[in-house]
Formats: sequence, C-alpha cells, structure tokens
Amino acid sequence: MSSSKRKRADIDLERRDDEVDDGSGDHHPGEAAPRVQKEGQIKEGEAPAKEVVEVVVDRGGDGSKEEIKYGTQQGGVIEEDKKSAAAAADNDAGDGIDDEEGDGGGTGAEDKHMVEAAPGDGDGDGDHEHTAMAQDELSTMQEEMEKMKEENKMLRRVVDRTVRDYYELQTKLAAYQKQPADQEPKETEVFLSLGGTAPAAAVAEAKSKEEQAALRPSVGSDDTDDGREGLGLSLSLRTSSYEDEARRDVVDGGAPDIVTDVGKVRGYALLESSRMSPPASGDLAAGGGIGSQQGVNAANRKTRVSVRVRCQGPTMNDGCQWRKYGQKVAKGNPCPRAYYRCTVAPACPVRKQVQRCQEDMSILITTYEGTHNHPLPVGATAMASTATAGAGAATFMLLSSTTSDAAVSGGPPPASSSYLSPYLQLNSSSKYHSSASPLMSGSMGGGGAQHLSMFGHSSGLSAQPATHLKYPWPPNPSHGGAAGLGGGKRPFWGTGGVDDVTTALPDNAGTMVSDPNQFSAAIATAISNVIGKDGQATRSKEGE
DNA sequence: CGCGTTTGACCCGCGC
DNA sequence: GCGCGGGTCAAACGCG
Repeated sequence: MSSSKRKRADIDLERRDDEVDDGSGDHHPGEAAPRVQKEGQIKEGEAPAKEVVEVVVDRGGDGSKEEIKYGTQQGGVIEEDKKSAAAAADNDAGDGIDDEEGDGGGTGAEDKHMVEAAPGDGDGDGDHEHTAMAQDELSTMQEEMEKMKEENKMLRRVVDRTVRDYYELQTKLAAYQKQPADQEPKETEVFLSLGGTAPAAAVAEAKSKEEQAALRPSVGSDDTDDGREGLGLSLSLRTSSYEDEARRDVVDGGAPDIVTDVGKVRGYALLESSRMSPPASGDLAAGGGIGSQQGVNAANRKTRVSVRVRCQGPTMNDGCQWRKYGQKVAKGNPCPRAYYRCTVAPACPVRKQVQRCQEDMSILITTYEGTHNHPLPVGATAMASTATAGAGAATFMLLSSTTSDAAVSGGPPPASSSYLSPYLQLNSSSKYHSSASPLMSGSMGGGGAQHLSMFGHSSGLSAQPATHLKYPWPPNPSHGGAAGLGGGKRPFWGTGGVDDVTTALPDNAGTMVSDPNQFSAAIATAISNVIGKDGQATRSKEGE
C-alpha cells in the first residue's frame, strides 16, 4: 500500500526530472547540486532542475513593491514551495516546519521499535531458521512500510501546507492589488527569476528578506539552506517608492548574507531598481517615440519586469523581437549590459536590459521596461499561457506523485478553480491547459491563481485573434510558428537563446514545462504584458 | 542591399 | 561645479 504509493511517487518524480532535464539544454546538473537527502524526504538526487521565479512588482509611485517568488522543481519543489509558502503564511508556516521535523523523528523511532521487535520473535523460533529469516524479512518489510507510511504522511502534510500557504499568499497578493489602484505615479516592477542555482536563489532570498518580510514570514534557517539548493516556485510581491527602492539597493548591497557577492547583488539591484528616476523615465519615453500616448506613456515608463533565468544563450526567448541598440558595462558587474528595443511594433516603447549575473554567469537577468503597444506574438502569448500551465503541471506532477491518496487534500477551494478558469477557457486552445488546469487549481494555489489571473489578462489582450494578422507572427503557432516572423529568419520566440525552440507551439507547451528558459520567459512576457497594460486592469480582472 | 550588431561618443541625473 | 555612471544615439561594420 504505502510502498506502492512510495513507488509511484518516485516514478513521478523521476519522470519530472527527466522532463525538466531534457527540456532545458542549458540546465546544469552540476549546479543544481542535489540536496542532502533527508530521511523521509523525497529523493532529490535525481532532481537537479531548479527553477525559481521571482516576481517583483514595483509601483514606484506609492513606493509599493511586490515581490513574488515562485520556485518549482521536482523534489525540490516541495521544499522550496514549503519555504516560500511558509514565508507567505506568517501564522502557520512556522509550526508547519516544526511538524515536519517532528515527524521525521517519529519515523525514526518507530523504525527502531520495529527492528527491536523483530529479533525478539526470531529468538523464540530458534529451531526454524527458515522461519526466523522469514520473520526477519517480514519485520524488515514492515519496517520499510512504516517508513514509507511516515514519508507519505509527511509529504502529504507538506503538500497540504504548500497549498494552504499559496492560498494565503494569493490572498495577500489580491489584497495588495486592490489597494493601489488609485495611486498613479507608481512604477510597476516585476522581478521574475527562473533558475535554480544557489546564487540565484540566494540573491532572491536575500533580496526579499526585507521587503518580503511583510508578506512572507521568515523562513527557518534550515530552509534558507535548502532554498539555495532546492528549486522552488515562489512568488512574492512587494512595493516601494523610488527612495525605498534605492534604499533597498543599498541595503542589499551591504547585506552580507544576502549574497556573498556584492557585485552580483548590485547588478541585480541596478537592474531592478531604478535608474527609473522620473526624469530619466521621461527621456526614455520621449526616446521611445511613444509620444502619441501620453497617458499610457506614464504607465509604460513605470513598468519594469525583471526576469532572472538560467540561460546559456545571449538572451532569453520571450517571444518578442528585439533589436539591440546599446551595450554597456555597468559598474559592479564585469558582464556587459545589453539594451534591446522591441521591434515587433514600430513604436513599441518596450525595452529590455540583459545582463548576466556576475555571481553565476549562467544566470541571465533580463529587465523589461514599458508596455507593449501591440498584442504579443502568438508565441509569446502561447508561451505565457503554457508557462502557466507548465508551472501548474510541474507542480502537479509533484503533488500528484506525493499525494496520490491525499488527493491534494489541501486542494484549493472551488473558488480558486473558478478564479483560474476564465483564463484557461480563453486559452484552452492548447490541450495542455485542460490537463493543467486541474493541477493549477489544485496545486498552484494562490501563486498559481495569481499568475493565471494576470495571464488571463494578458491573454485577453493578445488572444484577440484577428489582431495578430497585423503583425508578423503567424496566427497559428502550430502551423509555421517556427517559421518565425520578420521574414522567418528565426523563430519569433528565438532571440538567440540557447534553447531556441524549433518546434511548433503546441509541442512547445510540453517543452516549456521542461525548459526553464521558456518557462520563465513566458512568465515574464505574460507578467510584463499584464502589468504593463496596467496594474489596474489586472486588479479589476482579479475581481472576476 | 538590407538588417542587425557593435562600439565609441554623447546626454543626463545624481552625489560629493 | 565636477566627476561618475547609466542610458541612448548613431556611424561603422558584419552577415545573409
């Protein structure tokens, strides 16, 4: 029984590993050092894929800043999720962790007991070695079964907690989003990172330490450690004013434990923070040639989305077309920062900065600025949607494997499902969604729901079918989508990323789940689009 | 030849 | 006022 469950869990986990690894060409197994396998925990040795999505929504105006951390990864997923979730849920997160530890101890005790009992029985039947051996075997098996039972229990608990925590996070997020609707002069900054490297995670963690404190409860020390090695899907929001931001930068840079490497932090901070001083923004807007839409400009200028992704390629595939217009070496980071402009639409004000993380060169920090004044390419949109699904799927896989009988016991309430459904329906073109939706609703909990909400919004924009005809990208990604746009020189979602996809989108959906780059890119695209369009829309959407 | 990248120069904001 | 640093421009260059 429990043994069978256990097996199933392992299988699922392994499968997920495979998918992740296969999909991400740039994934570095070595970097994702397998965590020390804790007793009674999921086998993680084979789960090197780490993905951490950190989203920071910065509404500069009111100084509010939201940071969303979203970590996903197989075995690690749970760990990371637990962590982030725990953080999110100030109230019950703490005891949850403790409970787990306690369980572990319990398991050990029980096992011991079993072992001791077995020998005793054997002594009684000294004449029959056969019997004795059989009994020994039996006891051993029982022992194992007990162990497995405990493990299952624990896993179930973890999952439940994760789900619950996500809900809380979602609630908080929703609350936050409702607040600032009236504060215009805000800068929206989304920080999103995907990757599992310790440094990345560390940075994210460190970064969020302060601002996130409000949203997420502190994470246990051991969690912190785990966080570095584990992958996870975490989401956090934070808000801060320009000043706050600047201050934060300083703090981050000085924070010793944040990331041993100040340079890295710095790069991170620089990208994320802004150089978005109002005046600069003005220039930017003017330079962008978007004077036609003054009202939107303000919003555009304020929108920033940072994405950190483990990527070997020069840039991340985000489904848009970019043209490089500059490169500069920023102080504190030897890696040059590249400046790109969106060329999908002639006057699209969106720009992005790409810079490698000094600490971990495999990490690409991409900062999107502005809002697309055009629908996103199908690829981007689809990717965004699939990303959502992918995230859900990823999570689901884990959950399914560990909560086979738990039935996602902590399963999100119907409300959550309905919350997501709108989007899912809109973008259900991909069968992937259908399969993912249940996952999402079940496992993604708050974070997932939130994402979906945003994605739904974005999809709403770009999903408008015919509008795509005006743009270079093919209406149906599955048919010639890979042909790319702009003359088909390259896949429209391929801007040089190592993992440039060469398959049609529907297939991509599957790939995306396993490809951190695409996954993150899609998320970034979706978020940037959504947030860019304007947080209000998102907020209002949320109301739905 | 067209398009995108490279790269040095320039502009502007900010801190001292 | 000056220097520093980030961001942008635009001519030169390379590639298909």
